[in-house]
Amino acid sequence: MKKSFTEKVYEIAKRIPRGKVATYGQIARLAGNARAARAVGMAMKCNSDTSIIPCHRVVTSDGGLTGYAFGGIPAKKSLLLKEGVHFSGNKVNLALSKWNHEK
DNA sequence: CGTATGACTAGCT
DNA sequence: CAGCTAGCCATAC
Repeated sequence: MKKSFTEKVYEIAKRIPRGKVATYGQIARLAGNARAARAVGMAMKCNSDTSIIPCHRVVTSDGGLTGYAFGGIPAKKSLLLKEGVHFSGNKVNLALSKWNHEK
């Protein structure tokens, strides 16, 4: 059985370490399509298991928070803050908290 | 198969 | 810095 792009996205999202965040573009690239950031977002909003898929650790290339089907931006920011992610105003400080999958 | 949608990204004004 | 446009991709109908 061949895994769909969405399935790959879930696998990647699940391995994002606590206290770090990944961008849609980063996940899209790991999933095999660097330009499928939009498809990544779609998978995220379609997810039903925030307990196994930390979609709140997924942000835009600018570190900005988007969507979150379980409380909106405030809930997402709160979760990231609680995990130790560095914030810059209303956005994530990617310089300090961007996930480095190769390390 | 073609159209529509969306939690994106990069570039321009 | 804020707002808008065009391009790209996977999924649903």
